Amino acid sequence: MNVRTRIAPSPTGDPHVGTAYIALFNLCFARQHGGTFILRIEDTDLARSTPESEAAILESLRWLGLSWDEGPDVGGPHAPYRQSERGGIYREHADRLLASGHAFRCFCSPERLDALRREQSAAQQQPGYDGHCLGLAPAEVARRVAAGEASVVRMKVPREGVCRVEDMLRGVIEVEWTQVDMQVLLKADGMPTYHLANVVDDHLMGITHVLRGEEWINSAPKHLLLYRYFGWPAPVLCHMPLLRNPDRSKLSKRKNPTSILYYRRMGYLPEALLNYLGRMGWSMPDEREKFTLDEMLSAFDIGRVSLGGPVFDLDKLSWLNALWLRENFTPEQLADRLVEWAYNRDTLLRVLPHLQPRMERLSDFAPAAAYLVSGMLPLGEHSFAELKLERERLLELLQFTQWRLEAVTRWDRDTIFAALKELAAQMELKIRDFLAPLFIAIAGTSASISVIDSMQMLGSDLSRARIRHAIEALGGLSKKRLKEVEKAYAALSSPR
RNA sequence: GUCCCCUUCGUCUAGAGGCCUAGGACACUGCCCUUUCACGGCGGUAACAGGGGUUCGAAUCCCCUAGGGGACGCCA
Repeated sequence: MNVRTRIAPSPTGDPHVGTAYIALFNLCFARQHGGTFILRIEDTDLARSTPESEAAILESLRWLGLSWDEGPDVGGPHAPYRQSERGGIYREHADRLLASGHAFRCFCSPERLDALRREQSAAQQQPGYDGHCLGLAPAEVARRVAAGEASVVRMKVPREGVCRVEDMLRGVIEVEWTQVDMQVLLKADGMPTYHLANVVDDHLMGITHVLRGEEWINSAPKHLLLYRYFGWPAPVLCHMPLLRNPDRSKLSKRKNPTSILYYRRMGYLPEALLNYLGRMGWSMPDEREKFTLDEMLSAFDIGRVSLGGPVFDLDKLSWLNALWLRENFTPEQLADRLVEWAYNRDTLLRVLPHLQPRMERLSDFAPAAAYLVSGMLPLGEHSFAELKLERERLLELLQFTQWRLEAVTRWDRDTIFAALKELAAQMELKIRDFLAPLFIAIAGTSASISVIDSMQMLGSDLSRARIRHAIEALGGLSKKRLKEVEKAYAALSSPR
């Protein structure tokens, strides 16, 4: 048996706790049945799926203590692309479907499809491809392809009947074929979409079980149909519940820290974080709260997964972390952890270049560097009292910054600075006045090393969390106010 | 809008027709321990979404309603 999970780097390259969550259950399920667990990083977008972002994800999962097996090398989406064999195995398979009549070429422009979708939603119909190119004569298709006209390959989908999707946890799910869109399999640039790549290399890798997030239920019919078209046995499917924000929406960066790196920086222990993930939608037979990965592995039973989407609760995670901290470490071991975590020569050498010029005594170091190894800072409205800007303007500035920072995909000094400089200009503020509140939010005081450097060292999630915390310290933004601020943000003059 | 999934304390959950007067944990809270704080100990508040069936018996099975979530991309 081969179980796999497929993960895609996020746009910022930050490893997401949801990824670890799914990976954990894949691992447990595979081990429970003596199978292999194959981890597959996959993203046909080469801009965000870089060797660095891939390495960051794997490193995070390893940090958590997760392990996986090497699957057969079938050349993923990356290998062929990086070797400029555009399409590779997927191209061949799309051709096969074309030849067998299970797929067709579509020449519709993105503009036409956009207009179509707009019309459909305006008429309150379900958006979807209308079959425009379905009836094109083979000769015409050949002619247009030969003429160099851009086209994609779409899969054909039955127009009647239902698709029965069997889910390990939910039983049979029936979906009408009319609900399933004629999915693009091969994009105009020759790259496969996730759906094709997924099915093709899962088959080539001999995957028998797929455990993935609930958000994939709706595409299961497409995948099953592709297996049928290729004449391959389909894997057993299992859809895990989605981790949720406190407001019950799907766990997202805007509302919750989601990066594993954040939790690491905040000082959560990998054992505790993994333990906590194991408590999401799952419980030990004896209802124990605290357990190791090994204990979970030996007691694992996929049937104990409960389907309600669990809310990721920082309070309980912190409690569990405290339990681990107190009960599972001797002072010696804890000392090692602390050193490994931040109190080491490397960290000192990163910080010292900034602090050395400001120190009069060695004893100045710890207070000045404290905020770099802290979680949330003890801020209140009074913390901002020295600033020239009034409260509403401050809140606006912090929220704007928050949004601007969300768009930063490379968390380095220059990128952050450029983004903030631009925002300051748009807000018609001198950069020093603009940055003043950020000093408070990030470092707790304006007497600190450069905020940009600080943010860089703290990482994107922790920086954002601090800004969010500062907004709350200032009284927060009401729903109504937030709307106004959002409007004002949209109205900022776009950069030249 | 259409389809799909889900629904036990505020939150994570136990619960596979009688063991349920619904159990545990976090959070909140009262008392105790304690030079402080934390830890720890003992308590407390708090839930089967609603309505119909099925059954001698329903948190558990079925149906309807409501609520929540997800999906509807040449993203994954």
